[in-house]
Amino acid sequence: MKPLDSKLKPCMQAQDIDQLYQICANCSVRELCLPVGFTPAELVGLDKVVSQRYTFERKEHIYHIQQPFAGLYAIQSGAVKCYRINKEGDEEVIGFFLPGELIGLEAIHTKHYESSAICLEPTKVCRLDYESLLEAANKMPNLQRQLLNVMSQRLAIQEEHAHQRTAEQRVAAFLLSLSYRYRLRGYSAIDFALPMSRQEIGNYLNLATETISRILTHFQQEKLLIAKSKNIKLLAMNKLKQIALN
Amino acid sequence: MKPLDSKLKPCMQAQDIDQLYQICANCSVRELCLPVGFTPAELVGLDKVVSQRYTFERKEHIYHIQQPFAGLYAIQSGAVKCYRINKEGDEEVIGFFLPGELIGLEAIHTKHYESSAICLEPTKVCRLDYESLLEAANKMPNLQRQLLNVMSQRLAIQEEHAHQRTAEQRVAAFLLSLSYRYRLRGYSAIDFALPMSRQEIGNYLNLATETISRILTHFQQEKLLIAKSKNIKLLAMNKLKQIALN
DNA sequence: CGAGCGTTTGAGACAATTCAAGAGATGTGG
DNA sequence: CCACATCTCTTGAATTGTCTCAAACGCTCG
Repeated sequence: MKPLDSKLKPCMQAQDIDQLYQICANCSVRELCLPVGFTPAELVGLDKVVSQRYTFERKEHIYHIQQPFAGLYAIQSGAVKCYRINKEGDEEVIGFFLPGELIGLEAIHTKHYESSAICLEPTKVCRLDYESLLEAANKMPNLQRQLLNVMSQRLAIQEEHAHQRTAEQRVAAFLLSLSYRYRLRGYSAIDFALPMSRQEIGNYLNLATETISRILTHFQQEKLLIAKSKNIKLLAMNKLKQIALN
Repeated sequence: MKPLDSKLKPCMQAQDIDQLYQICANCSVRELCLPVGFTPAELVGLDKVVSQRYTFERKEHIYHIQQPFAGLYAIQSGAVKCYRINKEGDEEVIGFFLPGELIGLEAIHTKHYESSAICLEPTKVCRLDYESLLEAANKMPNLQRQLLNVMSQRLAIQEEHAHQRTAEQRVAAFLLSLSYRYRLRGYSAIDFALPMSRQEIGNYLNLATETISRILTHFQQEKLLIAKSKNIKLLAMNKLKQIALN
């Protein structure tokens, strides 16, 4: 583990702060992010919520655990891992996040981040100041609704995740979740590159690295997919779905 | 399993619908529920959100999975289990809920309940019509804030839950969670009665009934607690905390 | 008081982990 | 741009934790 920066100033690792407001209306992931189904007028209002856009390199942190809550971050491009280190020194991965997804939701009630967010590849994010977001949500019922929808969905995903039992089930569900999310973003649902290591997948699914490796090998033997290092090609989505749902 | 009622009308099993509005101001779990920290005037406004109060007997359902979303339910007294039956016919317990807690949050984005809610003992609930709640939240920033806080907290709890590895860790964390929640409600934190069976605890923690039993026996041998049928007496909370955090 | 369900306990089976070693990538400095 | 050092990934073997199956025990409630 890289030592954590002791100063608790958020986003200090941003390389490049865009000087120009890039309004949400022009954002490529608008229809996956909060502003889903908004009118052009509303989109202009939403821009006031976007406090700042930041660009990060691979392995840079967006925020560290326990830093004071500086707002939610909407991922615009790239990929992010939220994680924490437990008492035994092992990494626990809370989740992997793709463009259009919101991170920092768990910090709303405690006012400090509950995990650290690190970029798995070069990544752009929009910081949404929480107070501005609440104000905007008051004026724009659609925004309020959408924010609650996002949180409700995250909750449902977590509850699903909690009840996956076998290792094969978890790995299959994980791959299908990524596949689905890539498809929504206009990428191939059957052929994609994992932005994370086997180790990180294991830390997300509560499985040993070796187990992830073995299961991918096994799926490959069963002709369900081809896994060539980080590249995944799904050959039998239906069979994987069957495994995922048990 | 009791066969499900095929009609999808919500709350049809309510035994007794209170005729009088019981305003939130007089509710015994007010400070645990949404109206935390509200002024008397705000509490009157909040009452308009409470569409109806319902009383249920043990084993009655508040709602069934896939029924159309009829709002959130705030538990006023009693205890509720949210669960679903998976493909293999096994029960998966999403959570146990105590007075002051909100259920139905996962239905916000899908507009139908994602699990069934059954009462573990005689239970009173308040139904919060979602549209009225959103309207009220627009007028009362505190309410909006509080609702988001509740969802944020639920998310954090779920993420915690997802990373508990060993069976002992899970059972210890489960008992401590109950203990903490009872304490908040004015009951003893060290001496309480479980409202659910070993089987249901297992279905919540993804462990076999036998494992729950064995671990309780083991904790008892280690003098960490006394488990006499459903009655639990915690003798060494600190050691349990150590086990829970691993 | 007996029936039936929930709980406890034991023994064997099995899934996933740990430990260990080797193969394959990746990145860095010369 | 290559060579070496360093990660990451894969594979095997032994170990461990939890589950399954089976039987006995003990509440609870009619």
